[in-house]
Amino acid sequence: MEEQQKNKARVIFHLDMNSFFASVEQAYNPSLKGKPIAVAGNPKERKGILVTCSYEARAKGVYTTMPVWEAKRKCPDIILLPPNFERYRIASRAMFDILRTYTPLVEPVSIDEGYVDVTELHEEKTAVELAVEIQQRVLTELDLPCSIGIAPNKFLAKTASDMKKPMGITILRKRDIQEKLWPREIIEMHGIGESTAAKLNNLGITTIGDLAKQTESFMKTNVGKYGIRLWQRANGIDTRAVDPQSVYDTKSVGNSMTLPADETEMTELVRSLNKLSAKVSERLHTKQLAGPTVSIQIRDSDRNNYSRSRTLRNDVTTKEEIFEVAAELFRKHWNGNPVRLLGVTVSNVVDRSETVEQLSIFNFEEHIKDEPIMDLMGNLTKKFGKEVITRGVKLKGKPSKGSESSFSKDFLDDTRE
DNA sequence: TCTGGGGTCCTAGGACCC
DNA sequence: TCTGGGGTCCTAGGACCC
Repeated sequence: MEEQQKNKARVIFHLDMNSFFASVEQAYNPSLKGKPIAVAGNPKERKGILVTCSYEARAKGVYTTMPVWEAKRKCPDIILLPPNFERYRIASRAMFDILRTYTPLVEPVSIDEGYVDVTELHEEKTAVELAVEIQQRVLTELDLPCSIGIAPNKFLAKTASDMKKPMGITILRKRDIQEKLWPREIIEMHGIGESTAAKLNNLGITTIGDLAKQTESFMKTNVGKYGIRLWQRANGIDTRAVDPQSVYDTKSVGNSMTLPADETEMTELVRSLNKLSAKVSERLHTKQLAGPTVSIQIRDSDRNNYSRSRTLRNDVTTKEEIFEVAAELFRKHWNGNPVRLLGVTVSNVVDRSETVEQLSIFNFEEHIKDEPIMDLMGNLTKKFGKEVITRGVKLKGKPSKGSESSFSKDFLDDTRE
């Protein structure tokens, strides 16, 4: 009986919001629908890039991560918007809440995508009917488009959701991989970037099918442990479970910034480290986390990166503690080249108290009070109003000004898309 | 006039311990 | 005379993802 349970084929959904930030802006302001728009980090600052762009912009050759100046050249009528992270967080939460009305087996991966294990769920409906229903609910309740991949494991579900955008529903069964997965270029594969693609190309592997047809030991020898995993994925093997807890399991908290100009003045650089340390400290406090390891990241004017770290005997949280180590590391290890970017990170973090969830909900309530954004989607006001009443807990002390959401992981408090 | 900022995981070598 | 071997922690760097 149990054995049977174990061997039962799983049904995993991967839901991926389509050009999420841009779609949220269009939902909020429908006059933007049908127009080429993009959300850009900060259009005023140097080195600004597009965080997301609408399909209308993509049609003009604009893509995510493109520098702002280039996007303007390609598409002169592009509408550039500053990011409104609160809006995205609220929309994200609403989306995940819709998923959780079906099952608790929901694993957020980033602000705009997640896995759902629906194995036990589609007894009455087929998996496709269920996917259609979820997609329609996200569209009608939130005014946001998404794509859903349906497969027996995470890797294939992720791959499937990517195959049809926007508003796609794609099934990728094990028996489909030869036809649908193997012809694709190796660089298309999730988990393979430029570097590994180049390495595999040198080995004569150019498609996912080429990879799948290698022997396991060949991959182990030439690519290492990671090679085996890639080989398994290419053959449709992936036993990772959908883990709703993983989102609460933060390992590190860091902030970094590209400086207004390449900098050589020690006093200026130390000032920046101080600012970054304060930000990290504030976020650690909001999340009730602390960790023993402080590291700094330096990118110089030639874009060379290096990092230095130090592990202390005790966990740190205050900006003074963090700054002291960061400044020491910087003074000791800076090679003197002009600095383009600085970062400060605290890692190996652990929970400091049991109040993480409550604290963050308190912050959430703050947002609802002072943001008119709830007009965006009428349902959300009720939804989150109710949420706060049923789950909110009175806390002593002032909530931090920061904008953390109830997820510990950072993708709900920053720029990731 | 180039290429952000938030993360995770992995590897390799050295220190140290038993 | 020849210098084991395994485990763990730490640091630095690289690859990848959204």
